[in-house]
Amino acid sequence: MDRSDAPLYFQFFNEIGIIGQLSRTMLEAELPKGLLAPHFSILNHAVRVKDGQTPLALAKAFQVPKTTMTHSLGVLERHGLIELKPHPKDGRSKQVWITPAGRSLREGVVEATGPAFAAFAERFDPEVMQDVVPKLAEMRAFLDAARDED
Amino acid sequence: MDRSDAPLYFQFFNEIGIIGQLSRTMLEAELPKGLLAPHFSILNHAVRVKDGQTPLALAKAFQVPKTTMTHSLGVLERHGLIELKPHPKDGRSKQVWITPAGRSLREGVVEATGPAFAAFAERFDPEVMQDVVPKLAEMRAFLDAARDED
DNA sequence: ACTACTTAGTGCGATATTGAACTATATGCA
DNA sequence: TGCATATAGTTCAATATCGCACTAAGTAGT
Repeated sequence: MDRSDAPLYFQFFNEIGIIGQLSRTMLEAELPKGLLAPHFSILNHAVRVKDGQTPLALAKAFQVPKTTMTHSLGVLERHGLIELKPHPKDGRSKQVWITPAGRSLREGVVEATGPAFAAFAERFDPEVMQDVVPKLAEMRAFLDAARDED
Repeated sequence: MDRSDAPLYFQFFNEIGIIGQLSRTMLEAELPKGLLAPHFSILNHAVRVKDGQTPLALAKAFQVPKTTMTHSLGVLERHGLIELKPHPKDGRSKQVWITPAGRSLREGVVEATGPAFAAFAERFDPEVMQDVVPKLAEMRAFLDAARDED
């Protein structure tokens, strides 16, 4: 890396951080009281990616410590949005299943955030995203792998 | 936005969130105990962008509530890394100045994170970044503006 | 089967984040 | 000037995050 390129890389992580912060705040504006972005992400993951995951798998998927996941799952369970069942194959583990209430809440939030998404999509068309998103995915994969090496 | 494009936009914010999380964790691995990423960001901002800013300006720059900034500045001040002085023009306000200790700590962290940055730069060369970063900056600006409209 | 090691999840304490309410100061306007 | 309103920052309480230490359960080598 040439010395003069450093600010570019620095700005990259800076922009990433701010976009993350902004989108998080925008999402939370649409969530019912008592729920924050990480809670919603878990519900969303259950619907979009895979239901019945273990807490540890979720912690890895979201890159948070497992203690944080324990806490978040507790909140969702108290709200009746997920169910924690014993894992059928592993006595140490559990499975996280979304409840009908969880599904319905998630659906409502998706609808509520629709206009904001649409406005963003109007300004940045799919061609731009098709260019940028795969690169971000590569970068994410690279950083993820670098972390595992320690 | 065509219905089929939605996942692309969704994935964008997802990747952003995970990269943010990963880079934050990697940075914090190089910070002395008691300091976290937001603290470092403030020191870095003072060196790279502008010293002597008001707490509110910093809160806006980092997109956090001002109460969060009050807290973070308190931590930095207790560590002797910044100084809070009364604002010369506005009796309600303050100015945040980095101390020599703050500068030196920031310098050390920049050096410590050098190798990780270099590895990233080796994998993703400046051409890619020059393509991606301005787009991210535009998106950040768009989201920032959308937020102000409320 | 026994033992050593690994893995999944939890309890707890320290710190971070944030909204609501508050104080002090500044500004706009009659 | 005087008063209403706006702004900068803090305090406080509720919740989130996370490292450390722990328990329970699985796994591998003997």
